Amino acid sequence: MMNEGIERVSQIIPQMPAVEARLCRLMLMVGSSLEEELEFKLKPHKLNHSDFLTLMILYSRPDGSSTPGELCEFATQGATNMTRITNALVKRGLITRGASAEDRRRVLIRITAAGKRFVQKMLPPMFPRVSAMFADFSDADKRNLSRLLGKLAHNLDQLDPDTQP
Amino acid sequence: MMNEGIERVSQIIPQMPAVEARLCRLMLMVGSSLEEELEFKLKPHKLNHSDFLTLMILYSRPDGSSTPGELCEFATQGATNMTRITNALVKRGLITRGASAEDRRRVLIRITAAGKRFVQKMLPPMFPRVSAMFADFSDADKRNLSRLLGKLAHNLDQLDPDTQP
DNA sequence: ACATTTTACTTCATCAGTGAAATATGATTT
DNA sequence: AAATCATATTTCACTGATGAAGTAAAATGT
Repeated sequence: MMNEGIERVSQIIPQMPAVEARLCRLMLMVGSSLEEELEFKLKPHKLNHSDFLTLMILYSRPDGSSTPGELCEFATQGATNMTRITNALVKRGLITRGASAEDRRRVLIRITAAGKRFVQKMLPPMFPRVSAMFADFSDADKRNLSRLLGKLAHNLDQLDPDTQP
Repeated sequence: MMNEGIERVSQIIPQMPAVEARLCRLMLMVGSSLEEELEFKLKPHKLNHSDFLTLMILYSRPDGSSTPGELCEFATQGATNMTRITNALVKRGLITRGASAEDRRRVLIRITAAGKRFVQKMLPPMFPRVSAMFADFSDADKRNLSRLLGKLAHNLDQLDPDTQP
């Protein structure tokens, strides 16, 4: 369906890298499909992707803490957005916001005990669906997908800083 | 960096399908990275992803026409959004909106000559970057990625209709 | 020591996308 | 002919993301 579309376009514009374009479309489709699935699983917990990611980053920290700036970087979010996310999570008592002692410009964000419990409770119900997604993947498949996605991610990173296409 | 995060989480919650969770994160990251790259390339043309996709669907049609409902389906957009997209593209003279003769509830959307020229002009400058993304991919790599993404897409489709996680 | 620059966040205004409900119009069924 | 269904648009309220400007603290230059 989408294949015919690309096929027809590439007949009109033969210089098009059709195979690669098709892979892009596929990636975009699967990506947004997965995003949708994730948001769907998060909705009952009143979380969205960025909230969840932020919380998980904190959860995965040995000391359970970070700063807005660091969270922005790891969650690839703007500072503005991170302020909003932090506000929301603080209001729900999942994290705390406090001033740093050394550098008083900095804000220290820390996951609370309630936040940890929340993660431990909400995570396991997701597992079956995550497993189901890859149910028919062999170990080699998984390794391969991981390798190819890693490669693609790397290439995309190299690409980004460029100027106008 | 993200790997350590998942690693640490899976130490606390050992039932987690860690390999699969990692693949999900990778997919999401690459997907949004690619999306970003696409939007970046589209920005100079004052198009966003959905505008572009809609226009490309029309372009790839043998007769260059479709209906809002069909476009919603293929571009996976809500009707509200499609109306907005159509308005914008009509205003720019890239498509036309007209009544269908057979079924007068229907609206016929058709790409204009200007629209086709526009696509033919804006597409080629994207090719080098698309090719660069997959520059170090062997043919087998591409086939494999395509196959694995296809499989994943299929599994995600089977998953979706379910109830709350 | 003081002035400037940089860094770290926050606030505010704005915008794109979404979903639900209301409307209009035309087709189909009974 | 009336009720029902289908297609599309409009309006509205809301969420989430973003950019520009503002504030405060620390680092740096002179």
